[in-house]
Amino acid sequence: MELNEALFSLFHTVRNKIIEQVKQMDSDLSPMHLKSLKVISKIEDCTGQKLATFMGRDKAQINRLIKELVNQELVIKTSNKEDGRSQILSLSGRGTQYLDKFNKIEKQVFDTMLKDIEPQKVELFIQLANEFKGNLQ
Amino acid sequence: MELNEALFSLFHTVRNKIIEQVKQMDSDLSPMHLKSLKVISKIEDCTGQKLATFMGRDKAQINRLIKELVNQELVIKTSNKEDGRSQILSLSGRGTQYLDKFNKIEKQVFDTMLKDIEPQKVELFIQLANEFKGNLQ
DNA sequence: TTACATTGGTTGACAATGTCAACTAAGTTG
DNA sequence: CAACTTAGTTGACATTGTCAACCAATGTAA
Repeated sequence: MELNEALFSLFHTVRNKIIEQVKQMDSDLSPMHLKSLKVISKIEDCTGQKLATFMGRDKAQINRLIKELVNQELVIKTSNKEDGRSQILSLSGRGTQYLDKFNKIEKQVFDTMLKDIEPQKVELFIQLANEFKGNLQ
Repeated sequence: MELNEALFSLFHTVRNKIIEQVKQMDSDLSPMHLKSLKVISKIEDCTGQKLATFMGRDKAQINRLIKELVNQELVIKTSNKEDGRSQILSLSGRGTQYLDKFNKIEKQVFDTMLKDIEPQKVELFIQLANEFKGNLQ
């Protein structure tokens, strides 16, 4: 098997597995919304622009996504003292709860994936993935 | 870095690189169309159903995709002697040409990615990816 | 400080992709 | 044969992604 095939096929399998599990949740959030929650929680003083850059998506799309999340009271906007144009995004309590649920699902899928696989091998995989990526940047 | 992050991030980098290159082509085909050409060329006696299953997509979507490709004379439908309900899909000359162009681009991106990386490492990565996937199926 | 360019965000319009359900026609099975 | 399944087609719709215009805040150079 070729590398491209192996990579694409693994990614899609993982992705579909996670989406499948997420559907079981009572949540009415789309995968993109959940992904955004995750990124917002990870990025320090996250703004819309940072989120768009990090996710590699159009700012229009991100903006609508944020609006929806704020609407559902999962994300809170607070004004940015450093820059009057932007606002800082952070998770509300509810947002944190949702994210926790999602993280559990993701972790569970990865745990299944790594069943009976030695940790060094996983380490090696990560290292290789990063080497590969490094060559493209 | 965690495995999930490494995997997702590598995938997206590769994907974006390929899309970026494809846009340089004079082609007005979308990534999905190109992917379909690729799969059609790979699968023996490919039918719509096989294509949908292989790509893990809805048959409605695949059907419209095929219609478009046939429209653009990149794919040819021939009636299936084995089964009167389905038709066999194959690439036309033009379709083959397009696919070749795409394959060149994909290969180029992967070659860049694997620059100065030992072949055994790549082999190992493929092997690990398959092990991982195996655990999810 | 003013003039100009840049940046962050917002919106409209639209394109591309993905999903669900209903339906026809051909095949399969008891 | 009747009941069921499968391949394909279509309509309607949801989600995701893109492009361009615009405003207000910021940065910068003369």
